[in-house]
Amino acid sequence: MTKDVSLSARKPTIKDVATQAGVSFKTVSRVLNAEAGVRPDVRDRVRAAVSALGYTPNLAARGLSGGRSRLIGLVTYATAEAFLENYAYLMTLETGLIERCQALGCSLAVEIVRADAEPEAEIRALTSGLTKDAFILSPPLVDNMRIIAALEATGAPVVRIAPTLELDRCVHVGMDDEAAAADMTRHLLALGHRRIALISGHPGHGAAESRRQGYIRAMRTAGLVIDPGLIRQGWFTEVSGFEATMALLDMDNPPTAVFASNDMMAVGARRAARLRSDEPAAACLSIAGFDGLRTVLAGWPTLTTVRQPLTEMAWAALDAADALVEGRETASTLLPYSLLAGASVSTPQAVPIG
Amino acid sequence: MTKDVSLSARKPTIKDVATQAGVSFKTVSRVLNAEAGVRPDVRDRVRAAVSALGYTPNLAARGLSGGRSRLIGLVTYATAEAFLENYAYLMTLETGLIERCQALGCSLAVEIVRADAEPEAEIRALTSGLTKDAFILSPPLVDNMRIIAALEATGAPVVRIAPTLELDRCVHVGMDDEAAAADMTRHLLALGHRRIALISGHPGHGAAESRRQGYIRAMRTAGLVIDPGLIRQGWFTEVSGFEATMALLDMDNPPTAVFASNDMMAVGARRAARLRSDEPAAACLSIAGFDGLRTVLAGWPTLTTVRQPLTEMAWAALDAADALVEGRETASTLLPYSLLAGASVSTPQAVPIG
DNA sequence: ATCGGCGCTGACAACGTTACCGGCACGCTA
DNA sequence: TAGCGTGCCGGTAACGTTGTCAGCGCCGAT
Repeated sequence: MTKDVSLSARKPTIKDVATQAGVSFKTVSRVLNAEAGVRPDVRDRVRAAVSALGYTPNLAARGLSGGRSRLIGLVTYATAEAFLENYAYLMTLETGLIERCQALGCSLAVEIVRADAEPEAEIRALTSGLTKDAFILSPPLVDNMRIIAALEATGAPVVRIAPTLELDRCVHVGMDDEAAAADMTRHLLALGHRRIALISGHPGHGAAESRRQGYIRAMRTAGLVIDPGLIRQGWFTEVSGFEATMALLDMDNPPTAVFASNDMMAVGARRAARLRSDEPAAACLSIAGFDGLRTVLAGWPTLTTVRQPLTEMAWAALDAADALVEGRETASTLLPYSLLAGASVSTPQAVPIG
Repeated sequence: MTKDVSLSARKPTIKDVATQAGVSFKTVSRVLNAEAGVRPDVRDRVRAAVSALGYTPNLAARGLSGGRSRLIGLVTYATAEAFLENYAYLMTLETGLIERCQALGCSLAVEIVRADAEPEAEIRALTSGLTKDAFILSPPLVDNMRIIAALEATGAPVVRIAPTLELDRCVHVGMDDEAAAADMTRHLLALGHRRIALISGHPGHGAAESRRQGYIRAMRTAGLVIDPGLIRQGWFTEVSGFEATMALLDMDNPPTAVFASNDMMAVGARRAARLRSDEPAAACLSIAGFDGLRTVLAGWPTLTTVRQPLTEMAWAALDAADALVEGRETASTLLPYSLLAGASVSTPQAVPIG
């Protein structure tokens, strides 16, 4: 029964597989799409034929046939001010999305929206190509309502990753940045710190504002009046963390702890503290970060930080997208974060290791 | 004759255009593909109908009929030891590929091969999904012959980016790392440096070895005997650059210039030189890097380095892939690099700025 | 024993486009 | 004037897959 294709270099189609397995091509289609209603022995026979022939489904035919394209679009951004820090974040996210795509048997098409362009035109351009089953929006585009509207206009479901505005719009996955920042602040308070500085993040990122709110709430709840000089503007970069900490150490009454809104700024803070380690305030400075990205922790394993469940968020986003494509109902989810207590934070008088 | 689609949100098809223009849909197809044999007035009428309806061709249908999927696979990697440095490199590459994809009307599907897995099984898994028109292989996978073989077995053309081994295998784009490293070394020699140290790169990366060879050739050509202590092993990370430079400064006869095999190690070298700026050898140390990634240069604009044409390489790779898909002949290309002469390098006695 | 239902499978018609071929005028040649 | 190429256009058949529906057994219930 094995039909020999011999010299034919033609790619095998679903019909070749069907002949090989001795079933109709429709049954092969069912197996490929994991539809119910195929006897296990038939399914195995089809699977064997698939791998024997090295068959791979034709995307174009799938997309044309009214149904799904098995392509999920990740809409991310390019800006003139791309930082290494963004790269680590986006790469971790992208890697997680791809992993999950491979598990679900689909592919991730990455599309870039330039920050300086008209969102509508950009989205129109990227949706005029291959049809995507769903779109996943990554920060910081995720809070851009014009992009969301343009994407939704195509009819494909949209999943937002870590949004901070209009949370009832689209399904989203994320974590509670505000609560995490409050937790971290409470952790510092519990150790006896009272003068706790905050280096806030890039003003354009919604998460930066959430973390700031969490810090403020925890400080107020503890009955403390926040010295405005203790809140410094940063831009999520190592340099901005360094400069903010230098300024903090120059204060008449410097803080005993610095809470940086991300790990890279914590790295900058450490550089400043080390540079001035002859001053008691710098030597005893406790430093906490936020993100818990593996790449940064590799260079500073004892950093006290909030581990953001970035990979889990990517997985959840893709699962949500998959569910929406298949018409299942899906709710937005907030994923649990965890507080990594390292040696970069100690009591106000002790010298932390880091 | 204008057929009103009114409430229908359906995307217009070629047949809608045909009705609107009063011709057969086949004629519309001819106009769209710029085929000969259409009267000018008919052609204009069709064009008018196209823009009136806002028609865009369905790429799935095109692909099905024409045999292409309009999807290009980027095969990249994930490893336990992912560094920020890799991220900048890969992101720059990926961004360039995506830009070019958008220009050519296709999409980039990113696939990940885990470094610790069997290449054949990994490739089989990722080619069992959507059909790709071509594959693009990024460093450091690009020199893995088992991956190349597995990819070629699918029948799709493969384009290698910046390979160093078996260059006659597949079409590739890249630059001459050896020549660039030799150029940089000559630049340092021309300024009067004689004791020039090299911090080499990750032993697993072919480019690291090429740069090392270029350094050695330039030094030998200048008639110098290389002190083995001047060549230090690095891993393309900031920390390894720092440590290598600390060791170099500890030598009885320290170098007057350090050539780091990438920019991140140059950053580490600068940190070491600054830390020991009270020592004359450190204060006068000239530092050169390699890569010219925008993200790193933003933090050190006066770094003397080799600008790798990474974005251009990405573009060229995609153009090559496109040509191969369309059956056109394409040759491998070496793209021109450029030497960015900054203030981090000066004459042996002068104090460089950086 | 019969019937309804259900689990499984196959036939057929889409989907929107390009490839291939056939037909209709028109004008040129013999 | 018949014949025949040639420019222009239209019909029809792919392309490979999924959706829809019908059919075929088999089982349990009547």
